[in-house]
Amino acid sequence: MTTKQKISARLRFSKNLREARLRREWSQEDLAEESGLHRTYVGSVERGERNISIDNMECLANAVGVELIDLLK
Amino acid sequence: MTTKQKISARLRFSKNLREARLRREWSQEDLAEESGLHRTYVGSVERGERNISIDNMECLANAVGVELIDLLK
DNA sequence: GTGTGACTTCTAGTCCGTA
DNA sequence: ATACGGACTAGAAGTCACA
Repeated sequence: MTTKQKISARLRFSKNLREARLRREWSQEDLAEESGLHRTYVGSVERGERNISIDNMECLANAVGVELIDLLK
Repeated sequence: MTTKQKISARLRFSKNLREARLRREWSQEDLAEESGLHRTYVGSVERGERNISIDNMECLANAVGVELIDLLK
């Protein structure tokens, strides 16, 4: 089976999330509190290390006040 | 824990995925083979039952020939 | 304030079957 | 062709101590 697993979406998401957070001048800790997720988890997501699920993507998008779609561009 | 978990993105994705698949006149089995995921899993994703990860979202979007963003509208 | 490794818990994801 | 169930394995979720 040719599982040509791509992770470009993951990297785009992580990059855009960090940018959106910095635009708000929030620390990772701020975003963690706002989203209800853990500080170190948010950090690892921003570094593109985590294969995040759609529910948590939506959760972070809501927290940072950006449409989920825009975090994937 | 006030995890006001939203799952609207998940439901949009599942609906759009099914529509995109049917537009191609593919069975779930076809999509499963094309994406490298399991047949029963694709079915449960289309039913909105699964909290799918971003890598597999991208994988399915590629398989069905649609931009990931468009599956979230 | 952020990065990292290690860790446990929980669910994503597979595979078998039946309807 | 699809839904659904049970049992299983891989891997995401979530936390922590320390740098």
